[in-house]
Amino acid sequence: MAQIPNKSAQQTAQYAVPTSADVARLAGVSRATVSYVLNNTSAVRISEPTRRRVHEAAKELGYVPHAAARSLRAGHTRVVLMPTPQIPAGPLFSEFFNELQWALSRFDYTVVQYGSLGLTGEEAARAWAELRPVAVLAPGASGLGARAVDVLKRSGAKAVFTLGPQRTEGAHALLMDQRRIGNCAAAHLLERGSRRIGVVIPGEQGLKPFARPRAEGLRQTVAGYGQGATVTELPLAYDEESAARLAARWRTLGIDGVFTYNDEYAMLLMRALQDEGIAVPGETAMIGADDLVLGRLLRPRLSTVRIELPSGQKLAELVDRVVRDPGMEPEVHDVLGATAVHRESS
Amino acid sequence: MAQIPNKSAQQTAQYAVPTSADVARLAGVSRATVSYVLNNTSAVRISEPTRRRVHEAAKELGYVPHAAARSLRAGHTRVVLMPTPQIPAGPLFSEFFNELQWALSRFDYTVVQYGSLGLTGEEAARAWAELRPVAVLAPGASGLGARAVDVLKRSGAKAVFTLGPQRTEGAHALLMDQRRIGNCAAAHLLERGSRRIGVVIPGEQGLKPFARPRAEGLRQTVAGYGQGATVTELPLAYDEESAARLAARWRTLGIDGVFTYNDEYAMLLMRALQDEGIAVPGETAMIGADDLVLGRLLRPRLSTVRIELPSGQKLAELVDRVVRDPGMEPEVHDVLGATAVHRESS
DNA sequence: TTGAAAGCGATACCAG
DNA sequence: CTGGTATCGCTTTCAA
Repeated sequence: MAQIPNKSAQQTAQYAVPTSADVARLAGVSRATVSYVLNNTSAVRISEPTRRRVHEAAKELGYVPHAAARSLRAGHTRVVLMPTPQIPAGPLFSEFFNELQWALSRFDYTVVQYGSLGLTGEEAARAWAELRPVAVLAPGASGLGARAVDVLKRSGAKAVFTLGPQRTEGAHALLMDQRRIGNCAAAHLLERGSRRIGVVIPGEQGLKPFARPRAEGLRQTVAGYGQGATVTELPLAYDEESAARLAARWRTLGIDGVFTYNDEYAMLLMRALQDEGIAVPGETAMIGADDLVLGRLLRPRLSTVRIELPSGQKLAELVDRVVRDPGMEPEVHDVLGATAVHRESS
Repeated sequence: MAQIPNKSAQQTAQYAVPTSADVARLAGVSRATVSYVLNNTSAVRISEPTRRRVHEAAKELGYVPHAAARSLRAGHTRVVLMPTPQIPAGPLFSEFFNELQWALSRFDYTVVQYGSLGLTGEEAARAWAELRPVAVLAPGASGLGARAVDVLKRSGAKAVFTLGPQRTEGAHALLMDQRRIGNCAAAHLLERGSRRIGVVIPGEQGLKPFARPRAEGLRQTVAGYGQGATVTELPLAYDEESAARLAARWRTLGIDGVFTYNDEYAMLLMRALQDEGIAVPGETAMIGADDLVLGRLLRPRLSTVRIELPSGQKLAELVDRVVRDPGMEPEVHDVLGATAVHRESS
């Protein structure tokens, strides 16, 4: 059977990549037959000996079909494009994302992450559109505008989703309304007696799309409470000096409850306050967010806002539904759950 | 100029995606001319009015070139494929990865992350090969074997790199030899007087490819030291109960120095030991790894092994070099730097 | 300066 | 049951 000498990869690679025509030649059949065999086309019956010859020839040559050629012919892809978020994802989002990826692959989609560094909304969309994805799931912070959504749809994308704190006209939204987290934190602090409430605004620029709505949510709830409860914004970079500076002027601020954006900032601030001799929760109650393991390791144990993201399975189903019925009016799905978890710091 | 009614995206999307032929028709030129104009082909001079007409037509239609068709015609892609690592990357690796991605895009490569969930070495390689990447950068834990490398090369990949703790025959390696970290931690502990040395083995299965070599490196160095220094393995899951159990039997183990795999496990264990009344570093010295911010926030401040990864720039250059000269013998580049940072826990 | 046409690799229709 | 062939969108050589 194998008449062709078994060249090493180094050698063959220099020359030519095998195509289905090569497989056909080696198996002594036509390209059509090769295609039928390798795709298990049910509409056509191919004799068992032929099938074997084709399979052997394919293996012999190390044949791998060419995705570009296939999708060109097919007129569409099964690619779901997820532009890489600019913000390094925490464990929470990572897990959500993995689950989603897995679920989508159960629906026979190919999930591709594509880094579009430094491209702005419409330019980025054009770059994404070149791949002709059937769906795009854009992290909320990618600054995707209505124009960009339009570019994607015109390029054939059947489903465009934003997933993050904001929504975009024309796109479906998996709205992760970060204000909820602020609402939740504020309610918790108010309930436990805080009135002069601080909210940490992280210095990292990339976190702004999350930080602003969290702070805003807190403001909302505090404002709704009335009775002279106040909010103070506390800019804080993620390093010890910044935390020490903040702690040094803490008593002048008169804050009796603080929401620290997340658990990591909480740890940073808690340490700085303790080093300054400020009692938590005695003088100042504290609540973080994300329910990381490290929060439970702090002393006092950190109260936190636990965030619940939707199951990847449900989401994959939703994406699939929209792909199959692209005419659907864009929907906004509110998918972020927030619950305060009381421990010892508040 | 714009004679065609401006249909909304929703409408057009249902029908057809514009091709260069559509642009040509609208601009009143041939497809060749469209290609020349949009690619700024320097070999051909196109009159300014024609250029404008083409550009306007393209914008009018929302034309975006079809990457698959282009690369099919070109016979190659500029795609650098990075299979998504199974292990959620920490901040260290994330930053490295971002830098690399950025640097590669400066070389005009398109970085694509592709999740191949649940596929084993050769199957995964086949899936990757379908995209005809010009280079593949595979995280070490993807279990890529020599056969898989072969598949990729035969599919036309000019450069195959593994990056992680192991190397693979036939592929270039950016060897991140995790044993270095163990070596470094052991040397530090020995130097500071520990003799009965513990090494935490994290329970998370996905961490095994990193954990094993870190522990092995520690063993090497301790064995080389002689003088009755011993090593004890300490399995530990990433939760409080597991840590508490370990701490409860700590004194029976008689360990006077421990390397905790990383800073997060260090925090977990330190808390458990302190809750048990075991003094750090008094009774047991402790060193973590990764130099996370949280280590500096612990009391005592955590000694750690700082890990240095190579610059993305250098790496991108290397990848580019190999792509241009695919005949190169596979090289092993040792790219992981480890330095002990002494603080207060050791 | 522009246009016609070949061809990249895979697929699916229609004949045989 | 199998083979010829048109086709997807784009680039590029050759002619006009």
